[in-house]
Amino acid sequence: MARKRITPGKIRLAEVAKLAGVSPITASRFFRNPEALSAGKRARVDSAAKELGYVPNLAARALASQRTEVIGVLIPSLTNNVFSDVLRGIYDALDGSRYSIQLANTRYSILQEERLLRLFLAQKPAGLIITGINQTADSRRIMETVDCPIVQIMEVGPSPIDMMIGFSHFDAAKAAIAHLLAQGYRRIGFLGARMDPRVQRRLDGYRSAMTDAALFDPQLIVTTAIPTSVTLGGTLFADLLAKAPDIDAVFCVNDDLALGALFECKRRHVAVPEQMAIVGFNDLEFMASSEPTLSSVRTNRYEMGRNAAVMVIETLEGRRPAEPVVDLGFSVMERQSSARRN
Amino acid sequence: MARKRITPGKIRLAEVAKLAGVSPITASRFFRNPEALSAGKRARVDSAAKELGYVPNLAARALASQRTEVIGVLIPSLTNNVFSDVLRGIYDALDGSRYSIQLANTRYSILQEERLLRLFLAQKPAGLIITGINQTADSRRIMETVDCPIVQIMEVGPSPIDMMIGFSHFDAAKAAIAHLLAQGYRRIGFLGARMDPRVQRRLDGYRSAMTDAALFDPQLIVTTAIPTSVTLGGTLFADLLAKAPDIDAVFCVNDDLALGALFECKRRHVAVPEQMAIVGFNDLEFMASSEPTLSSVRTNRYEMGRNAAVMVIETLEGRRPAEPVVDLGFSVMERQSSARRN
DNA sequence: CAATCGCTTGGTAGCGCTGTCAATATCAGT
DNA sequence: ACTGATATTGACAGCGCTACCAAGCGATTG
Repeated sequence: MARKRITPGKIRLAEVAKLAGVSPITASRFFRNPEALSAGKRARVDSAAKELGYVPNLAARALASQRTEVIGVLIPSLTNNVFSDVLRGIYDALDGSRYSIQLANTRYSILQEERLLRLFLAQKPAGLIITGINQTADSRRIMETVDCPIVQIMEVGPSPIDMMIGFSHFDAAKAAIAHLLAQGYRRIGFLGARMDPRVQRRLDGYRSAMTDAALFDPQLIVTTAIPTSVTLGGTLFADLLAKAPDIDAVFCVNDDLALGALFECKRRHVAVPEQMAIVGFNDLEFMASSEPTLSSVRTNRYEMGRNAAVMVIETLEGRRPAEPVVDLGFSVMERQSSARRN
Repeated sequence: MARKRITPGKIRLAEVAKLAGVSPITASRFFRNPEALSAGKRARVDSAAKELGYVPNLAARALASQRTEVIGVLIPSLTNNVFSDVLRGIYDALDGSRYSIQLANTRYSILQEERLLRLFLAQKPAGLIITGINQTADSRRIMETVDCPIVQIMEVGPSPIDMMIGFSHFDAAKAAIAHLLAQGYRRIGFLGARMDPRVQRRLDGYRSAMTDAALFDPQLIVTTAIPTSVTLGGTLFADLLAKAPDIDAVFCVNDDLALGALFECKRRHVAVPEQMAIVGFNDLEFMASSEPTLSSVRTNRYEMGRNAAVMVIETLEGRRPAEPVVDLGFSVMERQSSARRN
C-alpha cells in the first residue's frame, strides 16, 4: 500500500481557502488574477494568507500551470565588469516582481550557449535574455520556435529573434576614432583582446573610420584571442610600439587594455597625451579619475540590463513594447588622454 | 467535466520506461540512484532516455520529492569584483552537476539578507551559500533550524552555523601593516570605504598592528560609508593628507582605493614609494601591472567559491567534509609601491 | 529441502497547485 | 416577470515524478 504523506504543519493553499471560507481554486485565483475576485473574497483570502503566513509552492505551481516564473539569462562572462553592470540592472528590475533569474555563463562559446539554451528551454522559462546577436543556427531555430519573450542584449542589429536592446559597436568605435582624428592624431593603433563578435565589430568600425580618412594601415592593428586584462594591455601596447613605433594614438577595445597601455606609457616615459593618446571603451569608473584621466566610450550597461528585464516582464504581462529594437546609443567621453589639438 | 490535458509529443519518464521495457519507477531510479539497478536495466533505460532525448521535468521532481536541486547564494554586491570571482568559482564547481544556483543580492543589508533568506528557504533549497558571519539573530535562528548544508564564505570565525570557508581579515590587515613596518614606514594611514563587517575587521587588524608598534594615531584613519571606487580612493587620500600631512604610507581596504590613491599621488607629484607607500587589499589583476606595481593582500576568492560549492555538494552526497571550517589564508604581495628599506 | 536473507523491481497514491468547464449569482433590457 | 449576458465561484482531474511498501527471485544456510 502507498504512503500516507500528510505534512501536518504545512500551510497549503487549501488551508488558506478554508480559513477564508472559499474554495481552493478561488484562493488560487487571488494570487494570479486578483481582479477576477469580488472585493469581499479578495480581502478574506488576503487576510487568511497573511494570518497563516502562506508561501506558495513554486514547484507545484510550475507543474500544474506548465510554466515557470524564471527568466533565463545567458552571459558570456562572470568576470567582465561590463556584465556585472548589466546583471545588476536585470536583478534590480526583477526585484520585488514575481520573477526570478536563472543565470548561466557561456564563457564566450556559442556551443556552450546552445547547450545551456536547450537546458533552459527544457524547463519552460517565462522569458530569456541572451547576449549578442551571434548564436548558432540551431540556437536561433530553437529560440524562434519557443513561445516566450526573448531579448538579445549588448548590441543591435538586423533581424532580432524577438526583441533587442543595445547599441552599435561599429558606430561607437567609429565615433571614438573620429574624435582622435579631430584632435589631430593620425597614426592611430588598435588594441584588441578576446576577439568576440562585439569586439570584431569595433575593429570594423575602426577600420572603416581609418579607411575613410585614408589612414588605414594593417600594421597599426594588434589583436589576440587571450582574455583581456590590464597586464595584457601593457603587453599588446608594447607589441604595437614594436610594429609601428611612429604611432601617436591607441584605441583600445576596452578600458582594462587602455589602463594597461597607460601604465606602459608611464614605464617608458611616453607622455600622454602629448606623445600618445589613449582611448578606451566602456567607460568604467576608474577612467574618470586616473592620471591623466582616460577618454572612453560610455555605454549604458545598467540601463541595458534593466530595460531588457522590463521588456520581458511587460511582454509577459501583455503590454508588449511598441518598439522591439532599442538602441541605447553611446557617448564619447573626451578626457585628458586624448586632448591634443593641432 | 475536467480537461483532458494530454500533451502529445512530450517525452515523459513513462515513455522512456515503456521503451526500455521497465516500470516508470525503475526509470526514475536510474536518474537518482543508478547503482540500485541491475546493469542490464540500467543500460536499457540509459539508451532509451538518450534515444528519446528525455529531459526530466524539474518541477514535477521537486514537487514529488519535496526538495529541489537548487543552491541558494546570497552575496552583498554584484558589482564588486571580489564577488564575481567567488561566483565564478561557484558556477564552475556546479557546472555539469545536477545542481543549479539561485543568486540574490543583499546589497550589504542584513535585513535584505534576512528577507531573501526566508524567500529562499520557503522553496526548500538543497543548500545555501551565504556571505560573512554577521547575520541578524533571526536569520541565524532560521538557518540553524533548516535542514540543508550551509556554507558561510568570505571569512572565518567562531561558531559556524554549519560550515565556513574564508580567511581572517584581521590577520590579513595586520600582516599588511607588519610588512609596511618592516619596510620602515611609520606614519601609516588607513583608508576605508563601505565599512561592512569584513572591512571593519581589517580596520581592527590595522589598529592592533599599529598599537602593538606604539604608532597608533586616530588621525591616521579615514573611513566612509560610501561604496568604494577608484575616484573615492583619490578623495579619501586627499582627506587623509589634509588631516595628517606627515604620513609616509597608506593601507587601503581594497585595491580600487589603492589605485585611486596612486593616481592622487601622481597628480600631486608625490613619489611612490619614496615619499608614500601604498598597499591595497584583494590583489586584483591590475595591481601587478600598474606603474609602479602596487602591493596588496592576495585572497583566494575563486577557490573560496569553488570550495564552498564543493562542500555543499559533498555534504548533499553524504560525504561531509571532515573539517567544517576552512581557512584559505592570504598572502602579502610585496611590490614596488611599498619597497622602501631604511 | 524449507526457511531466511538481500537485492531488484513494481504498484499505488499523492506532492500542491491550476486548466477547463459548468454552475450559480447578478444585472440590464424588454 | 422573463431572457440573455456577464461576473463569480466551484468541482474535478491531472501536471510528471517519487515515497512508501510489498512482492518476486535467486542465493545462502542449517
